[in-house]
Amino acid sequence: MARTTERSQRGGHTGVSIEDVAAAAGVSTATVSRAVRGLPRVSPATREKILAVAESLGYVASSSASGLATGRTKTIGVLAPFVSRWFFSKAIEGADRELHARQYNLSLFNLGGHGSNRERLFSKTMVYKQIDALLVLCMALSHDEIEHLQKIDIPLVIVGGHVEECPYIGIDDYAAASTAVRHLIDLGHTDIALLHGDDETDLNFDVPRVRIQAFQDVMHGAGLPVRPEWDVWGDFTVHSGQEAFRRLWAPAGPKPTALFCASDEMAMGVIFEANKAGVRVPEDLSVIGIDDHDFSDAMGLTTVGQRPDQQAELGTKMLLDELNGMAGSVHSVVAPHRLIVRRTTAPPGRTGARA
Amino acid sequence: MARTTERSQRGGHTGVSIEDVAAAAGVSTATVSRAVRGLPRVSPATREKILAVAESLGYVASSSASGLATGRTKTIGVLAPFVSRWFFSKAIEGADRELHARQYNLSLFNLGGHGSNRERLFSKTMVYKQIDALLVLCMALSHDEIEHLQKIDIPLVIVGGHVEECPYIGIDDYAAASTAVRHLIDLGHTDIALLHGDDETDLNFDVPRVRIQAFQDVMHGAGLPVRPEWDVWGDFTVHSGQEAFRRLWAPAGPKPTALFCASDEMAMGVIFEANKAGVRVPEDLSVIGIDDHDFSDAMGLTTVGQRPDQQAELGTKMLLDELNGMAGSVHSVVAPHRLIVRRTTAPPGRTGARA
DNA sequence: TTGTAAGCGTTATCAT
DNA sequence: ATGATAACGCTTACAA
Repeated sequence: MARTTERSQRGGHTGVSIEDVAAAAGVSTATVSRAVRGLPRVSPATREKILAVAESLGYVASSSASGLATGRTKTIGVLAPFVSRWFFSKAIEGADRELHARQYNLSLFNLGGHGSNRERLFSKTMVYKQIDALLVLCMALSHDEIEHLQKIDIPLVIVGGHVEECPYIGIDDYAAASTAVRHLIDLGHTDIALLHGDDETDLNFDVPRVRIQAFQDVMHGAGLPVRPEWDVWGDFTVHSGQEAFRRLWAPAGPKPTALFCASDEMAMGVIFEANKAGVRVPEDLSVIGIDDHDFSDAMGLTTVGQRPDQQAELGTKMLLDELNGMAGSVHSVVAPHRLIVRRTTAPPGRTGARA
Repeated sequence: MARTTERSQRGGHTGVSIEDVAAAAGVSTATVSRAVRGLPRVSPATREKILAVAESLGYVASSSASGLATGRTKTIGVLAPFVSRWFFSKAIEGADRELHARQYNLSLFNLGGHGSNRERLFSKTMVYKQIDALLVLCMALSHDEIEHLQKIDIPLVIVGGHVEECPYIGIDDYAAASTAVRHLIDLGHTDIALLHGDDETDLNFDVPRVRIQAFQDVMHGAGLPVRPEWDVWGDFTVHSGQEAFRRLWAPAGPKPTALFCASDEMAMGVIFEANKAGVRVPEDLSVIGIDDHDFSDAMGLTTVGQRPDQQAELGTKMLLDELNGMAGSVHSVVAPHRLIVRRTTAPPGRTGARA
């Protein structure tokens, strides 16, 4: 009560504090603290009263204060190289779902795609001491970064890509890519091209590598040739898919009858560009992607689908469980993928399978 | 020094504190505080030494502690009904750019699109006392919510939609929609349909309304009829664009030669579906959207472009300036839009303008 | 069941 | 230029 007065004297723009509630309810701050957090040692009567008072005063605990006292911020960080690319925005949505359902906050760190402010992120005031756990989306981490993260010892999980030494959640990229290529082969294709992805941050991130490897293995396994001139490259964007198509079609010489793209966005770019060039899909060229992007169904794109939102949601759940004392909650898990056959793939030759 | 020892005794898993640095540098915590924050009253010599010690110890200030002491969290909240829709993901990227450039954190609140957890957000521990300012993306706020926000008195700006009583940043929707419709009319179209958007959260959010109004005004102004059966509805997604096309084309009767869509994503849905139905774009149907989505260029979609990332970046800048003492920084501004003519619009009739 | 009081790591106000 | 020291608002033994 005396306290309250003191505070008011210096312009209490900070809002209602626990002391105000305690005073108004005629109890100690300790009791208020227990009551509002739903902790055991409070009689039903006082709890009720305190809750009522708190409500009427519009009390809400200061996160800074409780953070200081408990050493926990109740927020987890989400590290993403991009936010407007399909995989990432979906994953962020998934993480957010789980987080806010459990009263945690989501602090977003966008690395801008170019590793630009990476250094700042790890060494300076950013990630560190602001979050209780970290969800990394599909990014390679340098050895130093991993070491740093381990030193500060917060739960960590990677979604959408494998990183040595770290628990990760994601599809089996080798299997997913194999499935895609096999679908093409099963359709009767023998002249199959590859549009593989490549991360512009030239770190040891091996999702692209694994997909390439799968392509080659399946082709070789089927006794099919892998032609270097049918191997093009993109950065996972629609735009790069367009460019890739042009690079593939520009030179004289035989053309493939099918193309496996390492992502749906690139596959779409290919299809848009093929349309412009008068190359019919799937009659002249079958196209398959990976992801099952929001637009894929509308475009009729055959793909190998995955659910980044569910992957991130699961990763977040693990992190939260770990924080809630369930040690060992965080571990690697391989997420499901499934072939979704639509209208951009068909047997080779003039007889398209189009309905 | 004595302090340090004490802390270590109880397992100093909290990390390096300001006291540790002070002790190691042989100065007081006050001086360390000034030094690390770059404040004036520190001699170059001591500052240098302190910085070196801090660096070597890996010191980084606890955000909770300084938050408690200063009353500021150094994080701003971003409220978004969706994150994986184009406008929002771009806006988030823009906000993040400005924020992290100025050492602020971005706390993301995703309302899940259905107003589901709105209540929790405003009344409970969420937004309140966790953030220094709030950036609202394209959402309607109820009067109560606005009142609440004003009571807690944090800077606030809305991006991508007008809300009474609040400063907002966004394009002039009336002008943008008018531009689109006029483009169609200039091309010679007279039978123009409208695919308007509608927010599922049935709040007083008037972006859709304004675009509809503009359509009607321009049509009337040109002496053109507005047919109710050519007025269809969507929720801004590709999927709803597909459905809208079907609804438009299903009934018998005359068909429009042009369609104005309130968003590019819907326009794309229309085009995909038109393709399936054998309706050629633009020969049989011209289509124009609003946004300039990442895919629009690849698809050749004519549209009225806007830059949500820049809008959000500007809004964020205003918020931060306001927080930095520049009172009056936050104010409404209308962002630019521009007509981008590509390949989905052409004069009506059998002679498409397609190259 | 409830209260007391000692932190938690900074910042900020005075002194010096 | 630097140093004590009192807040900041909450949590949490430990007492009562």
